[in-house]
This record gives sequence, C-alpha cells and structure tokens, in this order.
Amino acid sequence: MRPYDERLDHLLAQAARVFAERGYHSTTMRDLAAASGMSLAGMYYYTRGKEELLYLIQERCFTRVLEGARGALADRDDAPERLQAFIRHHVTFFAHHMAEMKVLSHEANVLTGDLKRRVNAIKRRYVDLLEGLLKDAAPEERPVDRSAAAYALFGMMNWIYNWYDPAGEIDPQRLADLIARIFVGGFADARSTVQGG
Amino acid sequence: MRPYDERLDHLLAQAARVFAERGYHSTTMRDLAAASGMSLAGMYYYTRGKEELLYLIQERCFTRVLEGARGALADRDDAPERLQAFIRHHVTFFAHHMAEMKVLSHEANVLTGDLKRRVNAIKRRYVDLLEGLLKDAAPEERPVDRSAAAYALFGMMNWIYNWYDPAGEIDPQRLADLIARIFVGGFADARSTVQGG
DNA sequence: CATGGATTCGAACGAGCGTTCGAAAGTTGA
DNA sequence: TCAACTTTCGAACGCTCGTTCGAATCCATG
Repeated sequence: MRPYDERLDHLLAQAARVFAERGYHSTTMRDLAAASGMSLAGMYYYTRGKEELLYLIQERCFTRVLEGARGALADRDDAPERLQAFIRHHVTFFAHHMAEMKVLSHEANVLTGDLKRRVNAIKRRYVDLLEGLLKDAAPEERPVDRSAAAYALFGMMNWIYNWYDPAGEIDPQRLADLIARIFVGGFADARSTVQGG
Repeated sequence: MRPYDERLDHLLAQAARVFAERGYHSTTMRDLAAASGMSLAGMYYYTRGKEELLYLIQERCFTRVLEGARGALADRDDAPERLQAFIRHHVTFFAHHMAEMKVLSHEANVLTGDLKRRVNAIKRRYVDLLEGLLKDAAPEERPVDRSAAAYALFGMMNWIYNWYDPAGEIDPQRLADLIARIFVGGFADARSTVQGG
C-alpha cells in the first residue's frame, strides 16, 4: 500500500473517531489536525475539505456494510434464516465499527449535492436488500407495512450508537441475537394479528 | 395567557421547526429571526441565547411526553397492556409533534453543563418508566437484557423522524400498532428462546 | 551531489457566527 | 399629557471557522 493511501486512511480513521465523539458540525479542521498529527494545511493535501472527509468515511463504510451483508447471505436459502443473517451482520458490524457507523447514522443528511447523491445510492441498495428479504419472508404482507417494518428494524439497529458499549456486559453477538429475535419473532406476530386491522 | 408567553411559545415553535429541518448547528440565529418574524436582537429579549432555545424546546417536549405517558398508563393494570399503551402513546405523540421530537432525539448531547443535566433528569425518569413496565411484563428477564430491549424499543420508536411521513399512507395509529406488536410479540419470543443462550 | 516531484506547514484571509448595546418605539395607568 | 415600563431592533463587535498560498522540507532517482 502506498504511503499516501496509508496516510489518508489514518486521517479518515481519526476523523471518524472525532466526528463520532463531537459530532460533525462541532468538529473543527483544527481538531482533526490535532487528532491525526498533521498540520491544518497538511490535511488539504489529502482531501478537498471537511465535507469530502465526511463523504469518504460514509461511502467507504457503507460500501463495506453492503458487501458484508451480501457475503453473509451468500450461502443461505431459507428466507427467515437470511433475514436473521442480515440482522446479525448489521449489528455485529456496527458494534465493531462504532465510530464510522455512528457517523453514517447520525450525520446522514449533512452531505449535499453530488456527494449526498452518491451515498444515498448505496443506501438505496442496502435498504432494497433488506426489503427483498422481508418480501421473501412475508410475501403476503402489504408493501407499505413491509417498508415500515424495515425502517423499524433499522431504527432498532442504528440506535445502538446512542447507548451501546461493546466492551460492556452484552457482547456484540448477544446483542445481535437479541435484536434479531425481537424483530423476527415480532414481525411474524405482527403479520398474524395486525393483518385484519 | 400573557403576550410575552405567547411570543415565546411562537418563537420556540418556529425554532423547533427550523432546528428539525436544518439541524441545530446549521441553523443560525438569523434563520430563527426570519422564521419567527422577529429581528435578530429582538429574540434575545425572550431567551438568553441559542442554547437556551434548544433547552426550552427539549425540556418542554420531554415533560409533555413523560406526563402523557403517565396519563396513558393511569387506568390500566395488566402489564402487557400497560407496555402497549406506553408504546402507542410514544409513537402517536411523536407522529403528532415531529419537529420537537426530532429535535429531542437527534440533538441529544448538544446541550452542556446544567442544561444538559436538567434534560437528562427527565430522560432518566422516562427510561425508568419503560424499564419498570418491562420488569412487570417480564420479571424473570436478566436486567441487562431488559435494558437492552428498552433501548431497542426506543430505537424503533425514535428512528421515526428519519423516514416517517404522518401525512403518508400509514396513519400514526397504525404505525403505533405495528411497532407495539413487533416489540411485544418479539420481546415475548426473545424471552422464550434467548434465555438459555 | 543535483534534480524534480511529493509532501508538509506557518501564516493569513474573508466570511459568517452568536451576542451585545443603546436608542427608538409602543403600551399602560393616572 | 406625562412618566415609567415593556418591547423592538439597526448596527456593530469579537471571535472562530474552513480554506488558501507560497515557501520550505523530504526523498527517490540519475
């Protein structure tokens, strides 16, 4: 790997950490310079500016989640099992990359213009992937309710950054199981009872 | 109601709307002046500054949710029914006060010092209320898992601001039902299956 | 050692921010 | 009509921000 790429990766990693801690808008380029060990002006050799820094963090992280999810589904056929695998992957990935995933979740809608469009394109593919799984698991469900259920699930999973401590009493695997079972069990229950209402 | 209080309420309502739209940090006092029809300096007759504006929005909104939840539970005894009532109240309140609730959810951790402490005191009481309901509904559950389940539920409910359109195909009542059934059904399921793992 | 591109950075710029101040205008009660 | 108080606001201040620029330094190659 070229030294240039290593330096950029280091900058992005530190930026993600500080963005996650302080929030994007409260973080100054001077904060990032201090955290990365570069000078203020030095960072501009690696990026066009603060917004591109956020874009690169989000784009790289989202791409990894999407590809990871596809990998987790690759060798499974059973619909409910695929749904569970998706949830387990998302939650454990989140727990192992808290900073980047927090920046992805909490700083959505900060990017503008083309950068926003590019990240949203990946997000669309990721949401479509989950909605496809829900369709396979519950083909008779109304599409609108399936969509709402998908967002409810993303809510459970992405809210993690507000409270979860990966080093605490609940390890990532157990959290993933808990969330997967709440949703899979509850989604089945919701189908059988809400349907007529 | 004194004209002063009416003007302050108006300012807070407009501020909540703009904070929800643009985010707290991207909103300038000049934006709020334009939205509220006051002059820039005029707003400082009603508030000590931008941070107090955010505090008042959060404190008032949180107090209303907490009291509303207590009211929704007042005439119920059955534990699962109380849990459902809490969820239904939270979701419908959220749907009917999207701006304030988005500011409450998304701009948590923006306040500092005493203002942060005061809002967190209300939040603590609200979280305790839900954890109490979960304890009554599932007394045999490990406290740690109950806590995680509570946050998973808050995630489902609070994530709403990222996607839900109260004027769209799903009315607030139906969304509340969907989320309540996903959680109540899934929580029961999670208890019976996760327990031994 | 000399060369030229890659990399670093001190210093400064211009813009926008939250806030302040003192005066002006409006309102009330006698 | 006057005085006291409440409410409004134009103008400006001081500060911090993201970004830029040109020079300095590093480093692989001949």
